[in-house]
Amino acid sequence: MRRLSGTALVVLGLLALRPRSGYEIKQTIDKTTRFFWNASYGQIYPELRRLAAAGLVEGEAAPRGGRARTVYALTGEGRRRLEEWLGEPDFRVDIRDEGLLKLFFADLLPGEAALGLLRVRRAAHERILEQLRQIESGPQFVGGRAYPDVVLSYGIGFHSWAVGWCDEMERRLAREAAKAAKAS
Amino acid sequence: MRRLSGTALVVLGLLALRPRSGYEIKQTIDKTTRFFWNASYGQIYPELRRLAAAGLVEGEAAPRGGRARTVYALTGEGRRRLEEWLGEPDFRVDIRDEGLLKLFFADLLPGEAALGLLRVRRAAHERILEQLRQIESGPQFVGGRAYPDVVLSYGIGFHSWAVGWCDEMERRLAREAAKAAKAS
DNA sequence: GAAGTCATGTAAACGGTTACATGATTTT
DNA sequence: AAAATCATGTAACCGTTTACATGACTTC
Repeated sequence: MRRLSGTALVVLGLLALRPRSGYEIKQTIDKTTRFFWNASYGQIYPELRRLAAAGLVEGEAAPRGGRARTVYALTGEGRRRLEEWLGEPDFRVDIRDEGLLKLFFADLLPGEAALGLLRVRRAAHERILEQLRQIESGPQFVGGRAYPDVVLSYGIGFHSWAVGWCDEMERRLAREAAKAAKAS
Repeated sequence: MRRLSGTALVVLGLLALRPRSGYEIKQTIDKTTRFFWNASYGQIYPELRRLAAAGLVEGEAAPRGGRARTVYALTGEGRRRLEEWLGEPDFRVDIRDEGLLKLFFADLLPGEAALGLLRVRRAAHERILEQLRQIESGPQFVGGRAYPDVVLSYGIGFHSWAVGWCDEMERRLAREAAKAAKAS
């Protein structure tokens, strides 16, 4: 039994909440999981086929007018596999952050440029924070479920912390730059 | 001029600090950038060849005894390309966190199991935090450079925050579970 | 003499992004 | 009539991980 791909996991998870078409799955991802788990059409449609071939989901033709449409639903086996994955309490922190890589090498840059990196970084966190706060104050985005809000609170907490960190670093580096200028 | 791959960027950055063999590059990554930017031998060696072919690095045979060894150094063009990338103040937050995905769907799990996810998550952050603190208290890991320490402080700050968040969530969920049990 | 580390690499499989393509329906 | 959105997909490309392979030198 092969391990399910990342895309398979979001797809199964969203279908467990209710049946959807590939298009609707993508819409939902764009509104919810994209902040920590994205997926593109180029993955979703082939994945739905694979999952259907493996018997974890079932597609049913559900055209709207003359427009073709296939709605997928979890099978019993699909639910079993999803719950199996959910139940495994493995967890690996796997961060890939190009901004941090840049910052790591920022000594190679003239003094003010590194400050620019931090400002751009802070702005990016602020932008996401705004989006998350809008979701927070909007209608419950996944009705009757508690954990999406837990994850949302993580997002808000993390990006708030990150904004604060950038802020503090900017101030510290500006202070040190001023001191260095005075000493010279 | 094609965009440099992630692996190319770490490789160029580390070679800018000083010339190294592919093996030494990997050693350094394992001690430093792996916490936010990893790379495997399977990428590093082919990448060094590509970079050499493109004229961004130069390899020189530097055998140790009968053991073959190639030490690579940045060329002028390599340094130019590295600085070009460092100077671009673009920044995209691109998070992929399987743990959060699990948590997002945790309503499908029996009550105590979700708490388990949080505990495992906290433990993972604590483990990394320990490693980072050891690096912090150890000898300056990249001599004479300020920004590696900035990035280290980010790591310590982030994982500390994450441990705190897990802690708080665990308490909140336990409280709610107790209340629910009482009410039934 | 065995185990560990230095050193370099290849091949296969996998996963994901991007761009492209098509056509119907709905809204302005 | 045009633009936006619904809906589905394919193909090419890129990058990463993992497993495998080899051999020399060093340390116990």
